[in-house]
Order: sequence, then structure tokens, then C-alpha cells
Amino acid sequence: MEVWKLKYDFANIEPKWQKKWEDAKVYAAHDNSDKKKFYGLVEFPYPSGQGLHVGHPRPYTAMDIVCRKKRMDGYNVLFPMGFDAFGLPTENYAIKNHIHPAKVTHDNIQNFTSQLKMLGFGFDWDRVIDTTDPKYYKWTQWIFLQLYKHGLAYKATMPVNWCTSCKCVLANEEVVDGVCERCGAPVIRKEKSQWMLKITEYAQRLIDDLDEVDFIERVKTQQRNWIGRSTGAEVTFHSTNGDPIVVFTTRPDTLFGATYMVLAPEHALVAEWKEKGLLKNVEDVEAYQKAAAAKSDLERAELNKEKTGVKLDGVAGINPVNGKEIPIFISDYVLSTYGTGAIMAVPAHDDRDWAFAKKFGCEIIEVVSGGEDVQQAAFTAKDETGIMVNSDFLNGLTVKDAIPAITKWLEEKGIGEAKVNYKLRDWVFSRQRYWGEPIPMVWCDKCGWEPLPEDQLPLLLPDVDSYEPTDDGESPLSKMTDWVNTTCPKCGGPARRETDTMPQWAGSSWYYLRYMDPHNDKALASKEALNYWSPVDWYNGGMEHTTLHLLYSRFWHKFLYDIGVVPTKEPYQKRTSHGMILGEGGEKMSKSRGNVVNPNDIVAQYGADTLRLYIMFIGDFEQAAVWSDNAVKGCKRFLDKVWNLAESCKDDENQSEANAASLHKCIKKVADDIEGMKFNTAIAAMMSLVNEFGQNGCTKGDMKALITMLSPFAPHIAEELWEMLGYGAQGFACQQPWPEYDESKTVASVLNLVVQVNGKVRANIQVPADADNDAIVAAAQADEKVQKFTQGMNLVKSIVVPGRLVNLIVKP
RNA sequence: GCCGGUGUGAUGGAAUUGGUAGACGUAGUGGACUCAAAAUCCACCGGUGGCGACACCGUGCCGGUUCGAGUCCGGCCACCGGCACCA
Repeated sequence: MEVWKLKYDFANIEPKWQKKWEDAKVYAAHDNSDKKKFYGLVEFPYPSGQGLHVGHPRPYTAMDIVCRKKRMDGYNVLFPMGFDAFGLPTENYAIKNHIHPAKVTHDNIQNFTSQLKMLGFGFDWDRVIDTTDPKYYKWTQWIFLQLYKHGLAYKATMPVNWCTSCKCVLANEEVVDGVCERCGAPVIRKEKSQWMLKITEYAQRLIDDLDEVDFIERVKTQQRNWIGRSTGAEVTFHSTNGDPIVVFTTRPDTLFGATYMVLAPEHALVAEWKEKGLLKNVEDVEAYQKAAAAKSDLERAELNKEKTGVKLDGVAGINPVNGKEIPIFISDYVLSTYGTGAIMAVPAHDDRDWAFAKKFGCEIIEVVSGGEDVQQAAFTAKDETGIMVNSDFLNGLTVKDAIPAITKWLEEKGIGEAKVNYKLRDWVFSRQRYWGEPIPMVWCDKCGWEPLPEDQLPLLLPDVDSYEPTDDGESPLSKMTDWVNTTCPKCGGPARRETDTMPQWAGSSWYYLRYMDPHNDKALASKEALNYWSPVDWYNGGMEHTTLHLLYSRFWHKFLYDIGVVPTKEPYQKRTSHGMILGEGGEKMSKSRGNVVNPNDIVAQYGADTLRLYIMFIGDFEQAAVWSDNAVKGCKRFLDKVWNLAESCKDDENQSEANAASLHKCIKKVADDIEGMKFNTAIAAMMSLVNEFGQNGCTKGDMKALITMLSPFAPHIAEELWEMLGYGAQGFACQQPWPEYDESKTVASVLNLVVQVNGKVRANIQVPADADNDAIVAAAQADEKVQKFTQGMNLVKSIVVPGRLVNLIVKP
């Protein structure tokens, strides 16, 4: 055979195959197929001006490998890509450089696209979506209208999170430790009229249906935590002047221990009592309310060691279980946004109430025995350890039994009822910025809010002169009087458009549906496409989206399911998550640290295949990993070895005897590891195999199997070698079936066993594969090294682990 | 404080789920090739003792279960992430 001795010239090979794949559309998903479908999804990127960094290819390569493997297994695969392009950085860049955000977006998408193609991902490029395309956001607006028509979108004036730098409201999910999730600027409270989505209506289902999906456990727990379900009871107390005060408690069993009440400073009853002239210490109360209002949530939380509050003078509460008169306080440790904004305080059995009671000299009455002295610390155990005392008819019961008993009693007397509360709050959905989807609503002084008729969608984002956010808290769109002034869709009179836009999370809440049928202009996707492709089989994305995008899109999906648009209850069947890529030194990559690795540089130096391999070999996929320029070389060396082996292998279509066992074990291992996302060990297994091929020599048949296995990981070199070995007529390497695994080839005729004496490794022996236990023990005892330790001892026991080891237990 | 995760050589990380700890890769050391360097190839590469065969110790710490523990149980420590006055 002719000896090629060509260099592994990745710089020419990679673009060559990228073009061939694209021309042949080998990665296109087929809509009308009888094949089993597989829908693999990665989170679409925000096309920033910086382009891709090496963090992006980690999830992309992983799902690309999974999807390529699925294609080889005969699935009709949908593996799409798109761009989540509305958002503040683009808008800010546009403001700074006086370029229209649409132009900025277009350029960034072009750059991202070429980078993604450079890495050889098998995306279906005919299904690319862009959330800023009116053909796309028409349907984002359409979904909003459906939410509105079903009572799930409403406008309300309430205190909201306001980012002082973005000049824009934020959802609760976007506030992290009191600062803006995006820019890190402090968030303050501001009273504003906002569009809200009733995600709380889905709270229970968002928890329950987690049981039906295959999400990694930490995603499920984080979502459950965020939704924050707690069960208890609502109990109606009364004030001395006869007003009902409803409180929520998770411990109705401790009702007899309620020695005072606390209202949130913003509670409506406080103002009412003030009106009626019942309060004798109005100045103190007002001063406290004012101070509380001025504090941000962060400040409130920071001050949580020291309890503050004011006792209401002139009004008291009455404990409904024993008629006792108890004082009422206002304090900011009670939140107006959770429960009823009012609590009964049981200092003996709640840490916060205890701290408050100590400071304000409130009575502490023990109603659950079994702990230490409640005058010294609250006893909060909620299990069977505590027995009810000082509680009339509850005395003697455990806490566990007392809760249903008192709840039943309350319900019978009409004083209270069982109740479930959630920490989750409704989703603040409007933003005072330009670069987002316009909210298709019109305000008419006569008719109120009216939805835009659906046939007028999309409501286009108008061109404006300035995208600058305004200090008065209005969207830049509000300055566009031509656009703002319109007619009421109902009465035809003069009306004004909503000038706030949607948050960035809107477009991404349903994008996975659009990929199923991206060019449809009659519906967000056709019924046939939705029925065939739903649900997403495997969705990989970042942990940082667990309580943002992932939660929001599950909510939207459930709504769309309820109104008959989508066929499944849940959008994603399986959810996995990748660890971050950290810069050298173990710190997060960032421009300011100057440790950002640009994939273009790595591709130029080593090629895309090496980058793909390295990013998968770097460590446990779910764990954070530190980038190392040096370690990249190892993957390049591996590909060089593969190349050289292909050039020097024996011209024999058969697999060689010498490599058979290793080859077939490797075929199995790589397949299993891809399914389990253990890409690092899959690659290690192929490296070992290649080392063996180098030692034993290999045939074309051996190489054929190796190249096929390698093709999901390093698709370009696989194609090139496939063609070089003369298999080009059989189609692309990436279209071949996964190599056949023959278990019988992995069974050796002679087994290597470890011999232990009293649990310590003492020797290795070879035995025939069919040797029985007695023969194995005899062989072990016959070994010279073993005899050194068994000499003069009695064998009391022997343990044989088939195919692994034999342990001899000896005693003098 | 509550919930989750992690802890293994110089280093990134493996270990068939209770069965030879350190696969695979980096870095390092020695050697071959070269005028030289790069590349490549070969050998070594947890610690201590020994010329050596070999022995003992070793998976954050202390204890336990087991013929056998990185893996299981009990009790700690450290770091990372999430939630946090949510009644």
C-alpha cells in the first residue's frame, strides 16, 4: 500500500468537512419521519459582543456528542440552536456607540454563528431562531395575550425591586443578595404599576410534577426550595374593637402559647385603626412605619439579629382558643408579602418570637414539653419528642398528633382552616427598557386595559431616536408619541399603548417549541410538529437558570398545556447541568481578570477536534473545572497518534485477535459513558485503546471501529480518516451505525486473579476461566509468594469473588 | 441557621458501586534520536526503610461494621453553591 505520511492538517480538514456536512444537510431533523425521535437541547446563548468563550462549548459539545450518538443509533434527531437576543447589554452597547440594537444583534449573531460552525457542532442550521425577529416575537406576544385572557396577567401597583443602574424593575428571581443579578448594582424598593404573571397559581403543580421528570436532584431541590411550600393553618383572631385579624401559622398546635401578635408595618389594619383614632401612640407607630419603608430587603435581612418594633397602644388581640387578651406589635420581622402579613407569636417555641419577646418583655408560656427551659431558649422540635402541656384539650398529645387535632377543632368552630403557603411570588413582567418585546396592551380611559386584537400581531418595536432609559422610570418608548397614541380596540376612542417591554426571560420561556416548527406563521408550531417532537428529551443547561428560565418556562408550558396548545404537561423530560470552566488559577473567567480563553485561539493552534476533546476530558462534566493551556496538548497528541495509526495500520478489514478484547470493552464503555455524561472516562478509554493499538499493531478493521467511536467527539478527523481508509463510498463517518459490541470477544480464556491473605494483596495468579472455586483456592495456595504468609497457618475460610480475587483467611 | 455538593499523588482527575487505590492526561526526572532545539520514542514518577527481592504506612480527622472500606454506619473539620426574620 502507498504510504501517505501526510501531516494531521486540522486547519484544512476542519473547514472542508464543515462545508460538506452543511451541503449534504447531514444534521437536519426530519419532520415527517417514521423513526424514533430524539430532541436534544442546549440553552441558546445571548449573542454578546465578546463572542463565545470556552465556557460555551462545554454543554454544546456534550449534547452534540449525545445527539451524534443518537443519530448513529438510528434516531431522527432534533438538535437546534438559536439566539436569545433581547437584553440590556446590547441596548447599552447601542446607546454608547449610537448603533441601532437590531444592527448590533445582527452582527453579534453572525459572529456567534461562525464560531459555532467552526467548532463543528451538528446543529440543524435551517431551524435557527432569533427572539428579536418579529416573526418570532409575534408568538411571544400571542402567548402573553392568552395569559391575559385567562386571567394570569394583570397590572398591579405594588412595591417592586428597582435596579438603580439598569433603571428598570426586576423579578424577585433576578435579585441576588439584594443586588441586581445582571449588573450587581443595589436594588431598592419602588412603588410602581407593573404587569404581573400569576406563576403562584401554578406553585403546587410546579412542585408535584417534578416527580414525573428526570431532572438531576439538585435542580429539583432548588426549585422546591424556591417555591417554598409550607403547610399550616390560617386562624382568625380578633382585636379588642372587634376587627378580625387573620394569621398564618405552621404550628397551630402551639396556639395556647400565643402571648402576643405581630403585624407587618404595612398591614392595612394599622392604618384603619389610626383612622378610627384608636391608637394612642400614633407618632411612634408612624415613625416606625416610615423607617421600615425606607429599608431595602437587604437592610431588613442584615438587621435580623436585633429585633425592632412598636407596641400598639389602645388596641389588643384576643386569643380565640382561650379568650386571653394579648398585645399587638408592628415589626418588620413580619413580612407583608408572605402569608397574611400578620402572625401569632409563640415565644416558647419559635426562635424569632423568643428573641422579640425577650427584648420587649412578653410572656413566654411553654405548651410543648420535652425541651430545655423555655425561658432560656425556644424549643422548636416538631416531631414526636414533644408532648403538649398548658393546652387544655390538647394536653398529652404529641406535636404530630396535636396539629391535625387542633386544625379539626378550628374548622369545626369556624375559627380557622388548614392552609398551604408558598414563598414564590408572582412574576413581575414589565421592564422600562427599549430592547424587548412590546407588551400588546392598550389603555383606554373608558374601557381600561384592552388586549390588542391577535390579527394585529406582531406589535412591532418602533424606531426611536434615543434608547436611553429615563430617570422618571418610564420606558424610552413612552417618548414616541406617534406610537404610543392609538385607538382603543374596543370603543375606537383615543387610547395609549403600554410602553414597558417584556423581560429577557419571555422569549426563552417557549423557544424550544419554536424549533419544532420554526417557520410557521399560522401558529407558534403546528400540532403535528408538537405531537411528534414533544417533549424535549434531554435538556442541558446552567444551574444559574434553575429558579429563573427553567422555572418560568415550566410555568408557561403548563399554561399552554392547560389551553390545549401543547401535548405534554412538562416541557423537558430530562435536565442535566454542567460545571463552569474556570480560568487558570481557579477563578471565574472575566474580562477584568484577563483570564478569558477565546476558543478561536485554541482552534487556530490545535484545531476544533482537540478543543472539543479537551473540554470533555477536562474533568467530571457536572463539576467546575480549571482550564489548563498545557493539558490541551495531551488531546492533540492523542489525535496525532490516531492519525499515525490510520496511516500505518495493516490493510486488513478484519478486527485483529490481539486487540479484540480491549476493542469490544471500549465500545461498550464509550457507549455507556456517553449516556451517563462521563465523557472524560470515555475519552480515557479510547486513549488506552490507542496506546494498545500502538503496542500490538492494528488492522484497518480495528481502526474502522475506533474512528466510528471517535466521530461524535472529534468529528472532523474521523471523517478525514474514514475517507482516507477508503470508506467514503459508505457515506459520512458520522452517519455510520455505532460499532457492534460482541461480548464474547471480551471473555478471556485465562483470568488474572488477585490473591489476598487476611485481606492484604500478596500475589497475582492466572487461572483458567472455567476453574471452580476449589481449583482457584488450590492455585492460590500453591503460589510461592502466598505460601510465605500461609506457612504453618491453618486456612479457616476462603472468599472467592468471581473474576476478581480470592481472599484466604488463615490463623496460626 | 437550613438544604445540597465536594475533600484521593506535584497537578486535572479514575476506581466496574464493598474487591489490586492512583486508570487516562499534564507537569517533572533519566535516556534515545538531533550540530542544536522542537517534535517523537523508551523508562521512572504517593511516602518511609532497604543495594535488592520486599516490608510497612497511605484516599480531610476520630471511631465502628466487614474476610475486605476511597466506597457503608456514627461523630467531627474544611471548602464551594443555594435559601434565609417565609411565621
